[in-house]
Amino acid sequence: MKEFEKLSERQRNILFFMDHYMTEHGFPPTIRDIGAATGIDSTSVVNYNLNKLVDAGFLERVASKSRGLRLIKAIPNGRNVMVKSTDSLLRVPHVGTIVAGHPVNVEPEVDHANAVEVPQQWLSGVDPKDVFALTVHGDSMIDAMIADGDLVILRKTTTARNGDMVAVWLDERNETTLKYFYDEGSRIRLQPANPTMGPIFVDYRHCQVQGKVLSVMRRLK
Amino acid sequence: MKEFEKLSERQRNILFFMDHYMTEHGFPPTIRDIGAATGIDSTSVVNYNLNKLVDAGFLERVASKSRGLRLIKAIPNGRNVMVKSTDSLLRVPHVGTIVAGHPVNVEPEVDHANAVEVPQQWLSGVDPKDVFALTVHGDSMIDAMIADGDLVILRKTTTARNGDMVAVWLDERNETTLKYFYDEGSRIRLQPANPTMGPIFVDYRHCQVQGKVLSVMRRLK
DNA sequence: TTTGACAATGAACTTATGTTTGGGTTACAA
DNA sequence: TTGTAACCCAAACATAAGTTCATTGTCAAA
Repeated sequence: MKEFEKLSERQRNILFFMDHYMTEHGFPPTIRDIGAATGIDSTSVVNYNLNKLVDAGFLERVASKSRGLRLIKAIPNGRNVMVKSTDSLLRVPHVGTIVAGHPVNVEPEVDHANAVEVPQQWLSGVDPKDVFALTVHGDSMIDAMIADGDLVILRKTTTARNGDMVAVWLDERNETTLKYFYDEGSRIRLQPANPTMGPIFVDYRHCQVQGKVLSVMRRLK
Repeated sequence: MKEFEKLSERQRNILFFMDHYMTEHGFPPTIRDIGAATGIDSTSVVNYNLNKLVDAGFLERVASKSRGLRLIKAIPNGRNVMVKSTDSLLRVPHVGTIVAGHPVNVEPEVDHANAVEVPQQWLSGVDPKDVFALTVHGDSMIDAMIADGDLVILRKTTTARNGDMVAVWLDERNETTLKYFYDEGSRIRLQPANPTMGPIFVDYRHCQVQGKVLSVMRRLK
């Protein structure tokens, strides 16, 4: 990594030590820890080099917080534990399939065996408690750019904001569908994700939001 | 998890907050942080409960060190279980965007800063070394059921088997596209993922496979 | 040689943060 | 009642740990 080579030896040592210390302890070292490990006996020098590393994009610092350090770039031969531990996998219950003609059951029997692992970053910071997953069955969601077999991650909710992609139950049409949601006052506009297709309009009384779509994941064979 | 249920509500909240704070900041919270987040306004009470959590085997503490905390057990989260996993999450280099009219550069400068984290299960057992990610720009892949902003995970390859979804460079059309690949001997048939659309046929000499699509991930706002 | 940017120093300083103390409440058993 | 255990509280305390500053060394450009 070219960028890495441009750092001073001290700075590289600091990064190595950071990485090592994190794996060892689960939290970042102090300035004095770093100094002791890299042979720098002035905290200000460590501080100076830490700021250099921030400038170079290798670190993040939170001012005036003890151990307010974070590795944000992989380093050669590093274990990158920091980077990885910032993003945990979440086991999201897989509660079934979504098929046109059937409402989605959003109060599922908890079945941990049927769980999907999702990187937390794909949940947009939503409380994991409210998250569930569905597999789309059939081609009924094609106008939402969602194919047969796709996994849809949703947040359980009964309300939506304009622009959200939601799973809605349309009792007039007797189907569940995934569309972008727009409240136009007198009616709800449901816009397909595929821009070549037109919207449908429904009365809000016939439009029950079941969940907000957070992400869609498709696994090819 | 039975052990978890035996904890007091405060103690469970502390664990939830710890977990949340760690993912958010990359380092553990202070006693006062925990207190503020869980409605405990005495540091000694937080301290008391932290020690209880150590006894129960959920935490490790390092005495007299600031933020000397470490979660050592997965926490059930209502019906979701957090998995602190380092090896089932892979960092895949994100090498750019795929846009109609431009070939994909599959020999990228590896920049670990621009990496996406993907659960290993979504890589279908492919050697992680060969995996890279692209963001799709524009609506040119709509016939492949892939929308603007989608993240596509690919395996670097120049060959494909029938039925694979591949990224191909079509020099006659001067574009890169994602299609299902079928070698029909005399020609290559490229089938859009959207079953309502028809295939295109090209000579194999004008069809350069750049990668096989492993999965597609879409993150909604 | 002078200049200036960069790097290093160590001590003083400030504040962030863990620990202790002395005292409370509640529930329950003896 | 008394005692005890588990839990909770506020404030005082001690120290862990980040920041600042005046000064010095290094080295290349002017």
